[in-house]
This record gives sequence, C-alpha cells and structure tokens, in this order.
Amino acid sequence: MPRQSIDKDSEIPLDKTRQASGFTLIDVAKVAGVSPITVSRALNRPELVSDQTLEKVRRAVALVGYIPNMLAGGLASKQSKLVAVFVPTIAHSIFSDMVQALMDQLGEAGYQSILGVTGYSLEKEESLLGAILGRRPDGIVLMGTEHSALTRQRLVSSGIPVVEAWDFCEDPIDILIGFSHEAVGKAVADHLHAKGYRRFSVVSAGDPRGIKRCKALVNELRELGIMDVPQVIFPPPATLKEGREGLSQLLSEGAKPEIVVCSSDTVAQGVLAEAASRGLRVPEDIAVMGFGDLGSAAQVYPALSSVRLDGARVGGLIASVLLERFRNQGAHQAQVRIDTGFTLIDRVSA
Amino acid sequence: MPRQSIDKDSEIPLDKTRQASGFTLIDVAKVAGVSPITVSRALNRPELVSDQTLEKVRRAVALVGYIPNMLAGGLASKQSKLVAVFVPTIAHSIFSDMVQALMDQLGEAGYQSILGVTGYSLEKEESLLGAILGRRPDGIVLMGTEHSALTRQRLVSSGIPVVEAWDFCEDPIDILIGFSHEAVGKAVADHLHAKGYRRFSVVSAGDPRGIKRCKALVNELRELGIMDVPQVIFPPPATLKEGREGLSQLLSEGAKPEIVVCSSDTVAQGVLAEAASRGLRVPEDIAVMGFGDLGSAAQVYPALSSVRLDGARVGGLIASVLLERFRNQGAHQAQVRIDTGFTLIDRVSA
DNA sequence: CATACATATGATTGCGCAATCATTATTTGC
DNA sequence: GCAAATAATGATTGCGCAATCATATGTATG
Repeated sequence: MPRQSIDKDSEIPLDKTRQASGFTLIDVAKVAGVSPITVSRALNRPELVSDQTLEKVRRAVALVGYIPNMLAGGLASKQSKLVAVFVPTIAHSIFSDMVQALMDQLGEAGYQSILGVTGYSLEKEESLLGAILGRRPDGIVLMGTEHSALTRQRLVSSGIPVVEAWDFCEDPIDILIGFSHEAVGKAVADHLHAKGYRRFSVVSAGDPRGIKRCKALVNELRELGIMDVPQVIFPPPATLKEGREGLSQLLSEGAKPEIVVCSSDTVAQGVLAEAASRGLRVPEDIAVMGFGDLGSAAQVYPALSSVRLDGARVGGLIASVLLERFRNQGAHQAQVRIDTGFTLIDRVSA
Repeated sequence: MPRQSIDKDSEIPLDKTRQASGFTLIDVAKVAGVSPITVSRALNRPELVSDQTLEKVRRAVALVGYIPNMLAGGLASKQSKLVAVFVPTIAHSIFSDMVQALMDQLGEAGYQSILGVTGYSLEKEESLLGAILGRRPDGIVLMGTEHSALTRQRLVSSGIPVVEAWDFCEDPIDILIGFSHEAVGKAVADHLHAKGYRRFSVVSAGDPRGIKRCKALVNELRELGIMDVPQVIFPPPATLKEGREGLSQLLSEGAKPEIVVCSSDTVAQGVLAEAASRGLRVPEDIAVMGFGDLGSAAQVYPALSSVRLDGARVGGLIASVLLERFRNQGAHQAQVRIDTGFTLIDRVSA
C-alpha cells in the first residue's frame, strides 16, 4: 500500500527544527523548481548546466543549507572520495610532514583521508585494513613494503590503488614512492668515514626500515675495514628516552665511539641530552648523526647533522599520483615507482 | 544437517576475478542458504540468530571474503560509524596522545576517525567542517571553544554530538571536556612565585589558549606585585625555532629574566637550546618552565619542569562520553562538562 | 489445553543519490 | 530551409544495506 504522498504538501518546512541532514536533493529541487537530477548536476558537473539554472540551484542550496549526503552519493557512484592512510605512529613523527602534505592536497581535490595508526604492528595494520575496506576507499597509502600475507592479498584483490611509501623494493603491490634505506645506510657510512670517523656505534629502532639502514651501514663499514660496530637496537617507537638509554648502554658496555649513528633525529636528540648530562662535548668528545631532518634538527644545540627526506614533497607526490589514477579510472595504468632520494645534511654534531 | 545449500546454488561465481568489493549481502545469503536479512543480523546483532545459522553465515562470509559496504549500511541505518576529529596540527603535537587514545578507543567500538587539520585557522576549520558534514559523522570533536559563527551554527543545527576539548568555558556547544587555561596560568604564577622567582618573562604562541594562559599568568603576577613581565608572542605553530628566537629577542630587548615561562614544552626546548648555545646554565643563570609535559620533557637535559595534562586520559574520556551518547540515541542527554585538570611537574629546569 | 509469550527467520520497502537513457530546445551546416 | 548536431533538462532505475512489520516455530503458564 502506497503511503500518503509527501509531495502533496509541496511546502518545504524551512523551520529550524529540521536538521542539516534533513534536507535532500529533492527538497532543493522543489525549492529551485527543477528536477533532482539537475540539482545533482549543478553541484557535481556544473559545466553541463546553464548559468541561469545554476544560479537557481545555488540559491536554493544556500536557502535550505543543503549538505549532500556522501554516503548516498558514494553508494550510487561507487566513489567514496576517501583515501585510507596508515602510519606507524602520529606522535613526534617523521611522517607528519608527509601526511600533512598528502592530506592537504587530497583535500583540495575533494578527497578526505582516514588515518589508521598501526603502532609498527603488521597485525594492527591488518585489522585496521579490514575495518577500513568496508568504507570502500578510493585509494590506500601504507608506510613501508612489509605487510602480512593477508594484508597483501586483500589489497591486491580489492582492486583499489595502493601506494607503498617511504621505502623501496623490487616487488611492490602497486604504486611505490619512497627511497632506499640501504642506500641511506651506505651513504651515511661513506660520508662519515670520509670525514675521518673510525670508531662507530649505532642506536636504532628495530623497525624494518631502521634495521635496513643499520645493516647497510655496518656492511659498508666492513667494506671500509671497520669490523666492530657496537649497536643498541630497541623496539619502536623511538623517543628521546631510547636515545638516552641507548648511549648509556653503549658506554656502560665499554664502547668508546667517536660517533653515534641514530635511527632518527629523535633518538639523536636523546643521545645529545645524555651526552650533555655526562658533560661530554659534541662533537669533540662524541659526534652524533641523526636521520629525518625534522624541523628541530637545525634548532637543537649543537645543531644536528642528519639525512633530509623532504616528507612534504613525498606526500605531495603521493597525492598527485593517486589523483591522476582517480582521474583516468578505466585507462591503462602505467607502473609507478618513484625514488624520492635523500640528502645528507652536515651541521655541527657530526 | 548437511550444508547442501552451498553446493546447490551455483549462481555465485567464486572465482578470484571478483573483487573484494564485488560481493554483497545477497551473495553471502545465497551461499549460506538463508535470507539476506538474516546475514545482516548475523553480522550486526548475532544475539538474535541461532548458533546454527550463525555458523552457516560465518562460513559463507569467510568463503567469499565478504566485506560489508559501510556506505550502504550507513545510508540505510543513518549511522556512519565515523567520528570527525579536528586538530590544529599533527606535527610534534601536544595533542597526539589524546588523538591516539581517542582513535584507539573509538576503533575498538567499531568507529573510525576522520582527521581534519585546521592549522590554527578558524576558516580552515569551517571549510573542513563543510566537507566532512557530508559524511554524516556520528560525532565531532574539536579542539578549543573558539569557532567561527558559521561553524557554531552548523554544529548546533546538525544535531550531531559535539565535543569541545582541551579548554573550558561557560557556553559550550554541547559536550565539554578539558581544563581551564586561566587556572593553569594562575597556578604557574603562584607556584613559581612561591619558589622564589621574581623576574619573569614569557615566550608564547599566539593561539587562543596560549594567550589565555599568558594573560592569566601576567594578571596573577600583578596581584603578587610583579608589574613588568616582558613577553614574546609569536604566531602558531610552535617549534624549537620560535623558542630559540624568543629567548634571543627577550635578551636583546634588555630583559633579564630569572625564569622564562613557555607556552609549550617544544618552545621550552628551544629556549633550552638557545640558553645552551649562549653558555647560560639552567636553572642557575636562567630557569625554564614548559607546558604539556610531553614525553620528552623528562628526557631533555636539564629535565624540564612542566604542566602535565594527561592527553591519553582526556582522549579516553572523550571516547567514553561519545560512545555513551551513541548508545542512548533517543534518550534524554544530560549536559556533560568535565574538567580534566592539570598537574604541575617540578623537575630541574625551574 | 488454550492463551500468552518468547525465539527465530523472512518479505518488503526506502535511505539519498548518480548512472543511464530519453526527451526537448537550440544551434549549425550547406 | 531542413536535416543533423549540440545543449539542456528530465524520468527511471538501482547501488547495498537495515528498519519495519509479518510470519513461523517452539515453550511456559495456570
């Protein structure tokens, strides 16, 4: 049995008891005196609508305070305008610049980001992915190239554009935008060796990428004839505390490093703090090398030598590539692998 | 009973060419040999379904790799399971602990968060809100109590539960969970005065809450007979650089502070760095007071005195209150205003 | 043993929008 | 001046799911 026609009452109740979510395309259409689909077009593809109609619709939208329901729109169009971004952590993070730039650029194009914090755990990443796939994101951005088998399988079979960022490898799932951590380790070893350092130590987080850099550093030093490199590896996340304790542990174990290479600027700042507390001069008594070139690296005392990664640029690249994909949906998709590189930054600390 | 139904219906192509998003409730229902609505119930309200049926459905879901479409579910149920969270910044942020805890707890309850970064701009907040309201979030969390007129109006008329966090005021939009920045300013003044400090200076970000604390501090000092408090106020966001430059500026303008009160631990660390670079001893030559008690405060050298806010607790509270609201949708909603307080932390620097 | 009552499942409908195709004005070409 | 092309708008349908109501079993109660 058909219900009483709502349309009979062609008056749209414009009272304030109606909530923002209460108005639909149909309400706007009635106010504007056009069909619902014309309103839809006026909002989504204005170039197909005459200026006159556009103006009528605009006024009606403003009048009722219409806010399109993206759940309905997404269901109908199969485009959620949502990008899922997974990061290991958001606190004091080397990723913040990248995420910021990524979100900004996606936002300008009408896409919103949904953030998943994995805590450096592949299991967490997997469960977050399960939860987020239900939103049918148009794109997915992950940090690193290590994922659980199920994560990889789901990502591949989802058919959604996937970006693996902040690392480099030979068999990416889809799009790859990052840099080689092995190359960083090697370059740091060569650079510091060339500056004359011979007694190295390492304080590093035990995340996959930190370990890659550490191993590459140690390997390269071995090539250069340096066999003994004391290391402190701790479970992520990295904070100042790990840096302080790392240096303490190194010294208490009898290491006499000329230089401590750290897995991040944050760790390096901890090492600086511990050195200061022991009255050690930097770099005279002990030199320190960071990684990431956070904004703070140049501002701490003494200024921290580091490796610059330009997260903002990487984030912008990711956004560009994704948006490009979204634009040419059906078209043949070229393989994208971008090495974003890195730059050694010489300051005072090493 | 044998599970004949799975074999008898061969209309479902179970090949791997189907994408994860390709299967629907109906497909699962056919495989399980039940009606679609029973599958829906088995997934959303399992207590209403017999164990036997539950098992059939569970197996069918696993078999086809079904992932519910939350766009469709949200449209039908008018529940997006989405919470919008607006923060001024995500970099090196005093808010990270809170956001982390908030997202974690919401996530456990099946809610996801969509993050908006406002850059301390009310206009950005307003435009982000416009974009995000289209997703029909079930809840909205904002930092602070200052918003544009349009933002307030939209929030109120949306009928969505709104949390204003990290501040306190008399006329919140809806839920209020935070602490009084005036009280912090006053408490810091009293505390440091009691410790014997008399020549104060301030280095503060010019965000609304920083200014509140600064004004309250200066007012209280005046009560205590201290009339001259040199201040450096800079536009947010705060980084180490602002701290270093702040101290430089103070000193170059002829201020001779015994103590520098900072609007955040980050600023304070900048002041510490600048002091170190000038050979000033802390706290003997100059004392430093932070705010926020970031994890790093206790780890820098010298250890930083600060004001602890327990962001993780605040985030957890926000999540609890929101989830409670979501549970009793229709019911009468009591007014919620929680003062989360703060704790002065005495360390070495002041 | 009949009434009430709980438990388990199903049929129908509509959420708000965009895709698709159809239709009507308006212009262009020669 | 008339067919063909273009521009502008509309009608219908279905996206995938949950709310609502209806129905079919069983189980207690006096």
